[in-house]
Amino acid sequence: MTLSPATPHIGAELTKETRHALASKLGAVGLRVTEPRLRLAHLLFRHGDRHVTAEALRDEAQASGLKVSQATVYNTLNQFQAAGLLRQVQVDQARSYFDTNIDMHHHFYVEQEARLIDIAANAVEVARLPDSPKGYDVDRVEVIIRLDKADSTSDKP
Amino acid sequence: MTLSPATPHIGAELTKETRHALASKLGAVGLRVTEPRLRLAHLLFRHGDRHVTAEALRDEAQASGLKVSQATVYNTLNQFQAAGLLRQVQVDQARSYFDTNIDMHHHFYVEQEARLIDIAANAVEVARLPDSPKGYDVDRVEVIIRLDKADSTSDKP
DNA sequence: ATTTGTGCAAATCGTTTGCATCTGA
DNA sequence: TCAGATGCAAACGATTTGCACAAAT
Repeated sequence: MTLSPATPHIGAELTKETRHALASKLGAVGLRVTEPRLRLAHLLFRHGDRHVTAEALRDEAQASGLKVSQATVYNTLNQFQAAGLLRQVQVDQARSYFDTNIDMHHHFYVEQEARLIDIAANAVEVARLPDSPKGYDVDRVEVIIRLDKADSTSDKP
Repeated sequence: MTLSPATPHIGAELTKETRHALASKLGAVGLRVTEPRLRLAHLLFRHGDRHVTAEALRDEAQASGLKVSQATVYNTLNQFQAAGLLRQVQVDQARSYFDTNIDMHHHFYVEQEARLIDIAANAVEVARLPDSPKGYDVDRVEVIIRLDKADSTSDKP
């Protein structure tokens, strides 16, 4: 709940102003403004940074009264990602996460709970990196800290 | 081809000695020694550190004259991983990589070529890590450096 | 003898795609 | 009007699983 400059709140309610803001956001990246996209965008961006799976987003959409097919959810997520509105995070072979935080940052991942937690970029310092192989450029550096539930059977002071 | 202390060469040829060494390795982690396992282990461990997909390993197995079903390849890889002989690396939603290097280290990943490259642990320095959420312990820190083919249209000194 | 592994094919699961039909610019 | 979007269901590709048979302890 700290400030998140790159993912400004656009409005928790889908008011006329919110629709307008979202429409601009879509238009700015060359996406046509359609009702499903607008409402999925609203679900994704209304409350700041979040991680979402395609399935979870569809459930949310249904719950909010929006009838969208899973295919459209996937298409929309992929388009948003291609447009730079989302970033895909790959931490689990089973499912893909889409992250509304597109700034440089890192993640905790709790495999047992299939839960992703953001780490602010400045909370991790990567002091030294190897040279890239010749002919390749660094696209992005990802740090993933895999977590386990604390083991209560070990040391307890 | 530098030294790799945790993944000693066991022998490039499947000699009696190599079979014996591999059998010990399997036995040491509580896995029954069977012909398919022995020969898959040989393919995996004979030449030091490597990354392999289930499909690639099966192709290799076939090429070496070993007839194994894809199911057995998956079962074997999963068992080896559960036993700590391999580590699964998750960088691409499409396929899983198994890494014979189980020491702490990191990776370059070239998405366009579906290629993983090891980075020695000491080539990366993570100077500062955030505290783990309460109730969770760090299992492991993974650094993934995603690479792109160098863009020849940019600057060329 | 009993437990564990293997092959095969069918089943699963997330994700993508083809196509007919709507919809927004 | 008409390119682009959506829904639906079928297609897909990687991985898993059920079951009969084979091999290891």
